[in-house]
Amino acid sequence: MSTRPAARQTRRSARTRERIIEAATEVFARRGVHGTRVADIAERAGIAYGLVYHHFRNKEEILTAIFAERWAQYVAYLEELAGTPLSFRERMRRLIHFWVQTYRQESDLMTVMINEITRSYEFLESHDITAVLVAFDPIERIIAEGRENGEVRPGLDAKLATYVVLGVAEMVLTGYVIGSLPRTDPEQYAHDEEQLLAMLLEGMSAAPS
Amino acid sequence: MSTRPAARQTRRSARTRERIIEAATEVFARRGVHGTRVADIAERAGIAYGLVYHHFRNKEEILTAIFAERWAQYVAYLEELAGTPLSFRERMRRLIHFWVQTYRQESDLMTVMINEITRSYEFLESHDITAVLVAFDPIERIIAEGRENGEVRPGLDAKLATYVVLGVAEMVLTGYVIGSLPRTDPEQYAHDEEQLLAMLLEGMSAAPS
Amino acid sequence: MSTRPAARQTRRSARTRERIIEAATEVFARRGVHGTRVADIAERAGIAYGLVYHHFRNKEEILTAIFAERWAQYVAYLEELAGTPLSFRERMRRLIHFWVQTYRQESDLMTVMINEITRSYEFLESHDITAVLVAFDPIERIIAEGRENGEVRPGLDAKLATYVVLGVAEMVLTGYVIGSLPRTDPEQYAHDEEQLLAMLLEGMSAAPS
Amino acid sequence: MSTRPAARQTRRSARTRERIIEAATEVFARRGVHGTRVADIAERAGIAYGLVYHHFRNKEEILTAIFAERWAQYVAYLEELAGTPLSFRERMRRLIHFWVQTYRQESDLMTVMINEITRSYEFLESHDITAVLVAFDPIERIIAEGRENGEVRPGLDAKLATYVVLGVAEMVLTGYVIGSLPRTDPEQYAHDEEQLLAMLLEGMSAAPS
DNA sequence: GATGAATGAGTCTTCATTCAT
DNA sequence: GATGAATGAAGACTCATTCAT
Repeated sequence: MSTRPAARQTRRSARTRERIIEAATEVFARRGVHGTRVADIAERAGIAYGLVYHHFRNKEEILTAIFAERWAQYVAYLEELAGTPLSFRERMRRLIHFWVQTYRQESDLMTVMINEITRSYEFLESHDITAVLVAFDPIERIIAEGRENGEVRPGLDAKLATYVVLGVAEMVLTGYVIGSLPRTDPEQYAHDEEQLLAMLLEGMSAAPS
Repeated sequence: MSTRPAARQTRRSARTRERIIEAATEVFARRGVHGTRVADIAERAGIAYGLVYHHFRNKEEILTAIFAERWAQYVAYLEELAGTPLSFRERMRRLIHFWVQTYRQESDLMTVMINEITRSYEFLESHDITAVLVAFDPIERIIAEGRENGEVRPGLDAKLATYVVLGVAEMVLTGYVIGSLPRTDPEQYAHDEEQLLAMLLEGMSAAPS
Repeated sequence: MSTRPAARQTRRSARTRERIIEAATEVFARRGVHGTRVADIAERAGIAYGLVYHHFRNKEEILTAIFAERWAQYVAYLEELAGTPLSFRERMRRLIHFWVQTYRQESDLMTVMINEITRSYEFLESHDITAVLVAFDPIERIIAEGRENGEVRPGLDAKLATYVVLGVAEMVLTGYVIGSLPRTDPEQYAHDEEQLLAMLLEGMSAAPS
Repeated sequence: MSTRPAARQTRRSARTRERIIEAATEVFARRGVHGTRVADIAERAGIAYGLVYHHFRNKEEILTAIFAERWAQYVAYLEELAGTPLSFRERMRRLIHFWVQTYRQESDLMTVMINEITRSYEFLESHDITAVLVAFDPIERIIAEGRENGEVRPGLDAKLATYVVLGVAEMVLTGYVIGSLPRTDPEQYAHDEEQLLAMLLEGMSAAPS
């Protein structure tokens, strides 16, 4: 099988497709989908721009592919976390760590997801918004379960709190990305994680004073 | 001829300029700056598109004008709040109320500010980023002062907490805008304000458990 | 009215539109619709190619406009002829003269109509074919009426004969156009008209030998 | 190994070439040469599009091949007919029958010949037009000979009449193809042949009334 | 021979911007 | 000031053709 031309070409083709997605993620993060030319993506991927059209019908479809393939992975992690029998505190700790970690490793992907998917009117218009919002569900469940076992205060609106949690994550990560919240060494990130965890836990758990 | 032609024209001109800004805010909110054509703005403003160029050098300058005029008002409010001798709790209450109120009244403006100014790589590239970040300062000062008078816990990183506060505001308001956090009557908004206030206050004030 | 800018501009705009149609007719005749670039049309019309898109959504729509505006005139003539109380012979004489005359004066238009409209699979696919075939009706009526008053032989299939008449016209005119049937002076055309008239009249009228 | 590889390959290669020509004829008939992509031809032929270039230098050359191979057969038939000692009437009868028959069996080929060869400015530009017009010669000779033996009237311009004959054939066959002249059973075709024969014979033979 | 990945010239089309009226 | 016709740079997309496998 490793010697059949077809298999070899298919593998090469798949690699090219992957390269395009990686390159597009980088450029989309930097300039936005609208501001990105297909030629930019191709240049970044080190291929002729015409080849992009062998793999994707148009520029928009690349974003759709990024979403389809990466968002699913992201949601899968969240679902796994929501399904693991851990305390609310531990789940939140892992969640925050995951975000910070992911951002540090794949900041472009996170940027694209935030700017071009989560917040893009156009993307949400032309796609199934529920496919995006499924990422909110596991977090809402984690909060709801925390409320049931007493780690979260009784009257808290789990859905609203989900937006709070995600909003915190998004803005802090944005601060990292644009450099207005400069962090250089790992300890700083760890420190942020602690502070964020404390704020979110206290915000959701303590009885109102 | 009680009014001088010049005065009349100036007033009319100013009104046209204002109309362009209002129209641009609407379409920018809907399609983004890149996705908006000057013709769209002109059509929305009910004028010929050529006229736009009598008031602004180019499309980008309209955004700059929106930023210059609206952001200043926004920052002015924040500064005023930061300068008023009120408790941390009361300031936070007013801040949250202001955001919800503003979003309900001028959601397009908030959308543009969030998407095209705060988060736009391009905008931040071509403008003085500090002009944007001045909005963070009064909030940071409010938190820092709260820490000084004991309403906020000692070890809290005021800057990080500022991002938390703004992130919460941004995401919740986004939920309102895209309809994933549906609210119909004023009481729901009031309830949200209460919950958000509680979460932020507890998150920042309580001693870690 | 002649001094109002709007009226003046509208007139200019209409003139530009007309120029585009004239230019397109020339280039379509020479290279076919597929083989014509919008830039060719614009160049021929002496305008920037972008201006073409102020008047037509795309290249195809120019052809549609040519068809809509010119075919109607053509059909109008045929209908008028079919409605005039003349003998079959006289009608056929005028018809043939009309074709030869029109071809001599507007050979490009005739070429486009024949090649890009009458015979184009694509055109017929995307348009209402009956709109094209209405040109056949008046001729069929002329033949049918000739049959009723005895100038055409009883058993003749009027519809089939219509195709014969039009086929003769088309091919002879094509011969003129490509130069394989070279004609230089008016007398030659007159002679052709006579011969064609004789062939068609005899072909349709005489009792089979 | 009863057959030598080389021979097998040659035979297979010839078959592939033939398949390409057949496939091209089909798609050219449907979309025109300009509107046809090499990939369409290859797909229709059931081969990879790269293979097309093993057999033809480019797309245009496929059309040239169709012309070279098929037109020659067509002209050969006409020449044979012109050389057979038959009456003018019988020759015309056979000619008309041949056209109708060929169209019924190979309508795509006829469509391509008519639209892309006979009428194409581009084809005629880049090829020897006389190679096309040789098809007119035998018909002209048939008419001229008919004139000599009295079956055709003395003053008739044989060349013009040739265009008449071919025009009739072309238009009627076009009517068949586009379905505006619907025929379902063989008898209808036979009836058409009779009527067309009568019209052409009478048109050319009878003394003008 | 066969495949289809890769290339990039050629076009279409959009739209910001200019400018004559 | 106001209009919208006109311009043309920019970029999306197509597809004929090449070529490594």
